[in-house]
Amino acid sequence: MNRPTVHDIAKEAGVSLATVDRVLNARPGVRDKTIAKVQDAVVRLGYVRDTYAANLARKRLYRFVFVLPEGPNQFAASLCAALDEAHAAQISDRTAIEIVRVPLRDPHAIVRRLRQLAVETLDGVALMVPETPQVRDAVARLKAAGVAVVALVSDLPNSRRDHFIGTNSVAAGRTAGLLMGRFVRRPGEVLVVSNSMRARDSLERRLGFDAVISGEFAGLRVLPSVESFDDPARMSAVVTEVLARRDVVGVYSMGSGNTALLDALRESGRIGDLVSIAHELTPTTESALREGALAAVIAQNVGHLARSALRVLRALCDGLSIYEAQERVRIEIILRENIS
Amino acid sequence: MNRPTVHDIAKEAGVSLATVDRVLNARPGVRDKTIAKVQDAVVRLGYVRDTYAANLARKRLYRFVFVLPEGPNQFAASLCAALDEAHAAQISDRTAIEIVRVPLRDPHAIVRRLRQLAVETLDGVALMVPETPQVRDAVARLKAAGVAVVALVSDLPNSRRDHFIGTNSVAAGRTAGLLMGRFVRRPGEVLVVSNSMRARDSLERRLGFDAVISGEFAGLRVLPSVESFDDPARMSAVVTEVLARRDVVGVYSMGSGNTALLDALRESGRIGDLVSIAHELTPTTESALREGALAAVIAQNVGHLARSALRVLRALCDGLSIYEAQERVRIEIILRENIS
DNA sequence: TGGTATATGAGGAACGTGCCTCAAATCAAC
DNA sequence: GTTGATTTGAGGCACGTTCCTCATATACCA
Repeated sequence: MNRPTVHDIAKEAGVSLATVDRVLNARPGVRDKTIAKVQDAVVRLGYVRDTYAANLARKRLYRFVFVLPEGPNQFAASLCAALDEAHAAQISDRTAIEIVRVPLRDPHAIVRRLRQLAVETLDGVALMVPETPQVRDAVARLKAAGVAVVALVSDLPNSRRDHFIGTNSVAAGRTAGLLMGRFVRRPGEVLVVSNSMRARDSLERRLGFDAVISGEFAGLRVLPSVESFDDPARMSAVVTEVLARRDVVGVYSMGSGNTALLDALRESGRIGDLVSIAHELTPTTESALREGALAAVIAQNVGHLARSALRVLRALCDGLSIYEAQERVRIEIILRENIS
Repeated sequence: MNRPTVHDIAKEAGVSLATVDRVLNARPGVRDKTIAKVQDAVVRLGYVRDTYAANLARKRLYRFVFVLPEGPNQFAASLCAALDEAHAAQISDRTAIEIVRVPLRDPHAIVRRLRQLAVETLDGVALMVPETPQVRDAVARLKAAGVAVVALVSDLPNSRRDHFIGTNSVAAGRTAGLLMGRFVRRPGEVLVVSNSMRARDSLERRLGFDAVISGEFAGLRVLPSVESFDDPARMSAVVTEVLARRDVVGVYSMGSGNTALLDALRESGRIGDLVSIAHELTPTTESALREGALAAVIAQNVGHLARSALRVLRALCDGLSIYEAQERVRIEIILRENIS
């Protein structure tokens, strides 16, 4: 038996095609009793709208905007590349993508840019920005205009976003903590570096990391987080100083800025006996893994993030349910031997 | 500018729609010169066929068969479930799936079952079976009948299969080896168990595992593989004996049969001080991870395998190029903290 | 040059859906 | 029972493609 079509529904419900169409597309001018008849037939026959045929008929075009951090952010760059690739590969998907880069450090600039988006000509937005009250307002404005909104990589839990695509930062931090505890071979201190602890992600990763280390690895002491504020010189100075004065056995890098960190570690000559763990697979961290400068990388797959965001945005636009199993982004552990 | 259609191609090439159609679908009755004109226009305009519209017009139905191991194989069971789920979620995809279970231990039965497949009513086959000469012949027969064939989980490199969907077993073994070496805290011996070393996967995993351990972890000695042949009693007896007589610090389970192995380990009372690593995330291994009986699981995502197989089979049927980045199955490392 | 085989053009129906119009049927209120 | 509004039906065109048929144009060979 083939999939039922609108024609089958019309026959089953004893109404005309036009009425079925009115009901399915929630157009006015149908009595409640008739609506019920049609919906009944839909359920009985297990009708599922053929989205492709529907999109063909209505010449649908999904117009999405991705808002990503600007600046020398390797992770954002690879996310961009993944987005382009996913877009090119799904050429038949009637989707137009625009990528907007914003300065992460300047919440007002972000919001200004978000306000410039022409909501009338927009179906969905994916946001990778820190949560601030202004961003929450901007999200509310987008939602009010009927635009689908997903948070990407870093969640906006208190906003009206429809969906979050990314990993649980606390769990990622716990995973890093467990690896650190098992990899390190003698008691000592763990240096934790981050761009800025104002970022929710860093806070949550630290939380998870500390919980596992203090709960299960009594021999390790986690030092207060060192912030680099995207300044390589600062990173270098602080790391060198801490390594000289404390008994460091492990380094946990929670944010970007790994190039500067790794340079500092190499200069210290301590690479061999330190266990270093960082986040996100980029050219820098990948070569550090191969070289042995990093013991592990905790990552999320950018290709998956990109494809997931596109699929979820489309599903939201169509009012379809989201296939959770496929959209769950996993916390990946990358070692030298399983780099993609 | 919108995507070009066949009409645009016809106009650009200065021919009729019918001729464009004949060229695009490789139908006879077109002069070489005209073919070239059309193909030229295709390139110039960057035409890409709208697969959905094409499938709609030709009422296409993809008919696929998945050949999976029968018996109490938890991995195969979860792969089945993932397949059902992927299929249900992609309801609009005009795909009919049949799952055939075969006894892995009996190559002749496998081939007999493969011969029964009605190739005329078949578009693609995904095979998760060991490579034997008979299987190779069966693959050749399928290919000769114009059926797309992909190897699933375990490759058939010397057959005519179109594609392999799964991970590199040597790299998976290397990953296990690296984890084992870094997790174990004192010199000693590593017990390796497997269903049967005749399986290519087990051989390759062992190869990778040994290479890393002997190359980088001088304090560890890997014992000869113990085979269980799917017999829980045998597994229990052998493991108990080895644990009693040797100085085992780690256990590496290369195949299925983890339930019996874990029971034996629990009975030995050595769970706490052994580092155990197994393959594939199943209810058994997942609860062992949570409980601490397994330190790590090396896995491939069954959902990804299922979706990938479906996408690749469809692409092969349509003669489309395959989106390698999306289809690459990663070697996942699962610890207690990043289970799904 | 005529005859024949081959190439090409023109057009239409179909796939499942959306969206439109116009007429007909039904309903509620008077 | 008439009026007027609301609901429903019938049908058509469109989307981009496939796959027909039939008529015409072109090339090739004798």
